[in-house]
Amino acid sequence: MSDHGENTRQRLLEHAEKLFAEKGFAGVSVREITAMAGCNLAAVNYHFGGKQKLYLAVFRERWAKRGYKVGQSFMQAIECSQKPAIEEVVSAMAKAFIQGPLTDSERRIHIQLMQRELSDPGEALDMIVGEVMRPFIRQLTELIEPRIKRGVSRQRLELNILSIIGVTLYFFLARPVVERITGKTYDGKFKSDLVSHITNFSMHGIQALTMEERK
Amino acid sequence: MSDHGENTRQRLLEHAEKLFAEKGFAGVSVREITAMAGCNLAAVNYHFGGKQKLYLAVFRERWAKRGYKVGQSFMQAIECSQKPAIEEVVSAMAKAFIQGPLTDSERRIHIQLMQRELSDPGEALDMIVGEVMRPFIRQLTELIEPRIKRGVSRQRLELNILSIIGVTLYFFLARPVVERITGKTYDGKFKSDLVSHITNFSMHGIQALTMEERK
DNA sequence: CAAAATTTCAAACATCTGTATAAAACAAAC
DNA sequence: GTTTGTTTTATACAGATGTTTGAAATTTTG
Repeated sequence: MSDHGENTRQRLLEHAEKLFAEKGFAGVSVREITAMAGCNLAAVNYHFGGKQKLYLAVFRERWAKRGYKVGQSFMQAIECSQKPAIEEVVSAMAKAFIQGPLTDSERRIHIQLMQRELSDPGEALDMIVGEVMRPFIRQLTELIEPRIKRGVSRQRLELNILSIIGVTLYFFLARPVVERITGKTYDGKFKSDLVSHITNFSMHGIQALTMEERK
Repeated sequence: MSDHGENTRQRLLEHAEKLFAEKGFAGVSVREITAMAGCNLAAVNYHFGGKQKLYLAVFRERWAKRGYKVGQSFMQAIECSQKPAIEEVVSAMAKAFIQGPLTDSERRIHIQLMQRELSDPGEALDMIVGEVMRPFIRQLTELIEPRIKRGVSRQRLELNILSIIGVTLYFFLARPVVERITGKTYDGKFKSDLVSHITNFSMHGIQALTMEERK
């Protein structure tokens, strides 16, 4: 593929991701995407083989890269520490996501694409799980496992890791609700408060795995 | 409206909610809904004034009622106790949602409708927040507030309450992911484990509000 | 520069969409 | 039984949808 065609292709990807995030797969037409990208209707078929494949390409070529970027940011924050405490792990995770390498606009698109795929699980979800979530969960597990007490089942550990991730993601998945309930917009101050809160809540939440069982 | 017309109307609501939950507003046609409901295409316009109003009626007449039902179940579980401990509150909440009055099918529809409305916030979200979430959060606040230490800000308390709700909801919003990561299906055993886990994690998570600040 | 390859384009196609309409059918009231 | 009101129906309408196709335009290659 030439530079020339690649330019068209990238414009399509860029606009498609925004529109798919904003309106969902069914809610946006190929005509709308191509109009915004400034190219001809048939370009989607030529470059991607159709609307569905364009959708998958958005995940493969854009979503996955951003997910990887967040994961890298997290790893970088952690490797300053030889053996990070759970608080450090949890805090680094919240920061990587909420204040990390993604712009606000990128983060919004990232979440909305994932959210819609959760609602209508298809091929893209396999990629989300297989290439981003699973490795990330593995990383968290490796960091947290040495610090938990013996006898904790695999499932229990998994549920706890998922909960840490879940608290963080929930504030973005349910953003419209949170904004209405708290009366706040997600500005720099509020996001900073979120990081503190999530760190605190999650660190304490997982503490059950690090303490002696209470009878 | 006669009994006869009401019967058609209810069939439309019943089938519309399933299809809206399953495919989203944009992903399902009026023809599909009426075909499943066994009535004529124009019935949607006659009874509801159009597709959009049918969608809102689904939330008003079916979603809100189920939300109320879950809230009632929670209140009933709590009022056995004169002054419930935080653990009891959190446990009752998780149970009301995960094991409470809704059938598995109802719960799935309930969550999917909400999830899609979160992705495309419209008029129905105002109803979700105003009539179900806000009162529920108020209830939780009243139960938990007497047990927290002085000096905790309103926002901090709100974020904690939202987190408790968020952990619970996340396991259902991200159900396809959780199933893939854990390799489990949401059968009775797994849901029971979820209730235990969520109670544990959330109770510990919120403990920061009930303990002396650690220096 | 010419030929080959690639990309873009306009248009066609078959199908689908939500809304509207007036007539027919049915139900309720007297 | 007749009249009135309600509900259902078939159909039309105007517009929208994703995919396909072959020609034109552009770019690349030798």
